[in-house]
Amino acid sequence: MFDKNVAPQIRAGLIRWFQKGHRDMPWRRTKDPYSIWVSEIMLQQTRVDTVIPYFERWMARFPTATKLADAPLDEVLAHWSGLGYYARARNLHAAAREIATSYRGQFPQTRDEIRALPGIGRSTSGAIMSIAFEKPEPILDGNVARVLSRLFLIEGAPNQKAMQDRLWEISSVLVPNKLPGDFNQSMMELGATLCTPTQPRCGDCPVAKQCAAREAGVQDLYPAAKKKRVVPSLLVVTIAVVRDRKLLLLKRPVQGLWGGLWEPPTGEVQSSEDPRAAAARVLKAVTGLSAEGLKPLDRFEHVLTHKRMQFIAFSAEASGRLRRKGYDDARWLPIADREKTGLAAWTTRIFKKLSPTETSEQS
DNA sequence: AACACGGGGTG
DNA sequence: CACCCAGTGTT
Repeated sequence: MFDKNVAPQIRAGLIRWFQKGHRDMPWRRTKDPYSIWVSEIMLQQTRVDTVIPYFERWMARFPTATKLADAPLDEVLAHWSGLGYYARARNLHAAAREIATSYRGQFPQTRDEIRALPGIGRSTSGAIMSIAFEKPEPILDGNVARVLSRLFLIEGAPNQKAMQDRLWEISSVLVPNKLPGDFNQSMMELGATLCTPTQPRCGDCPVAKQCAAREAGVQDLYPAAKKKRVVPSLLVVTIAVVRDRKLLLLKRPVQGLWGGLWEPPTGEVQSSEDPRAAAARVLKAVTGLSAEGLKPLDRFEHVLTHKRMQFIAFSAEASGRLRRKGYDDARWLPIADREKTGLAAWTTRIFKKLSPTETSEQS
């Protein structure tokens, strides 16, 4: 359904529309490849409004790849805390160290070199190449997939390979030699502001005349819905042990969920196990400590893409010698210092629950 | 090709 | 509650 004859009008219409006025974002004020890179990684599966304050804090602390490379990973993770997909931060840090050592701190310029950096895939390399270096490299993200599937009436769900292949091909053909960065950003901007998943504003769209879905009146039916999977539900206990205003934290293994982040002793409740008994068992198993005076502290649900976790939090005293198991490290962190280390969002919630000065979050 | 990987905003 | 967001890496 791809008609190459409309390509010139689509390019011109989108670029003109983008240049006439687009949303202001901190990373759109620069062509610095490092800044573009950081923004693109933060924006993976994450909305613009969420990213902006993280980006500002990040650039203030890590203004160059070399500064990032010189920082300890735990501080990097601290600046990422709450953003999710923490492998992004670990890869950013690893890639910065590669840039510092292999490229003398200068961001690499070729597609193959950029693509080889950890955490940079096909789309992010295309974004960096086109936006920072004005190279005609294609991109494909959720917004672009939706825009292209409608413009050219592409059948299939965006998470299926055949569909991806078709969309990449179209994106490659469309991206122009002149102003490829503006063009790629215009597709993302259109998807984010007008060509939205529901109720697209075709009346304001600069390429409505070229849109096959609009022509057929089926813009609401494209792209096809993804196949949904069942999300397993888990019951989890976590134990807050506090001494002298310090909380006992354990460091998760670097691979896997919340890799490299710190959390209170935590473990899954076994089937038909009493949560309080589970808390005592888990604490003993991962720290070697014996729980005393277990008290309910909090209950909440934490939903991930692939899991639904019911948390039951306890506070407790603990006795015995600390011997961690299943974690990479252990430490007592002053409750006031929670912003200095990498924590998952739910662990931040525990801290706030324990902190008498921050009572904003109560249930 | 399917899955792991966070967290939050929106209708 | 369902959907989805400027995706990548692993299996």
